[in-house]
Amino acid sequence: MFSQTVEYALRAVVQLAYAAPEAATASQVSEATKVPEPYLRKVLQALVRAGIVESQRGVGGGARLVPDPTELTILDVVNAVDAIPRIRSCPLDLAKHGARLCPLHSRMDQALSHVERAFQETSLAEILAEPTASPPLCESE
Amino acid sequence: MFSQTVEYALRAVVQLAYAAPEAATASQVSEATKVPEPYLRKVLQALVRAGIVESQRGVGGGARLVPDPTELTILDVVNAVDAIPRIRSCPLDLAKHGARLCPLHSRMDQALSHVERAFQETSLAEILAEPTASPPLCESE
DNA sequence: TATAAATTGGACATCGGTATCCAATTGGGG
DNA sequence: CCCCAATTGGATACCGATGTCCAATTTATA
Repeated sequence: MFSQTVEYALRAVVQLAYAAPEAATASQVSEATKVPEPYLRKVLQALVRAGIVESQRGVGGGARLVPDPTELTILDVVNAVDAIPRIRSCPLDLAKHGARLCPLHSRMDQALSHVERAFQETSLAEILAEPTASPPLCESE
Repeated sequence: MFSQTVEYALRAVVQLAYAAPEAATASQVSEATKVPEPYLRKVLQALVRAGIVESQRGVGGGARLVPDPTELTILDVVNAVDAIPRIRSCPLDLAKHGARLCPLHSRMDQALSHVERAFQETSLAEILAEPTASPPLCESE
């Protein structure tokens, strides 16, 4: 349902938020999030291209979260790597109906729409702040 | 988000509902739904294993929908081919928290849960009956 | 300025979902 | 009783997402 890449990107962003305002190195993030480092670097690049992360080369470099966690939504991160594939026209090639979907695809797209909205309404800050015995990334205790 | 297989299975079931109570041949369903016939046959087999479809070999054979459309939900069909992968334990191998999810994965699973519920609350009959200018499968007019 | 740390970009390997084909089996009708 | 229609099951090909690796580039610092 959600791609592995999305899962990895979210973990990385959470970790970068923990490290903020310091920059974290790819290997540090990899260790904390259990994401394979070579693949994590690719994901970070996508986040950089989307403007969510800044990276600094060289000694003392690394990745740093750009937006304030209160302004960054889950959806922003998802869109940066694998946007939710909304159904905008009939998947059968008979697209002569234009944008009007049949009831079947209309329902499916509604479900996608709900997911999109839920992600849009959740900020990274909310995730970090939520009181729980299991902090994000399940790493501690 | 939804696999191609799910999309195909739903189209097939809608088409079989149209043909009911007659049996429809794989090639007939394939034509109406634009699903490649060899692949459609595999999808139909999965639906047969799930008890949603009955198939009859030989002359005059084909596939026939078993449940009444009012009793068959979208979720039943989805589950028959590709169940929605709910997040039941922490995806990081540190599963020592048991079933307790961190806020991040908890939110993601909630989204999945909403989709599941939406599909559970929609029967095939509702899809067929919904008044619209674009009937299911977008085939007519 | 030289060296080490760290990212970048591209090339390559792997795997599972998607798609296709063919032989074998089943069942009805002549 | 034999033949044809149609399904079944298995073997195989294909493709994109996932995952890995290496050379090139950049930057701080000694």
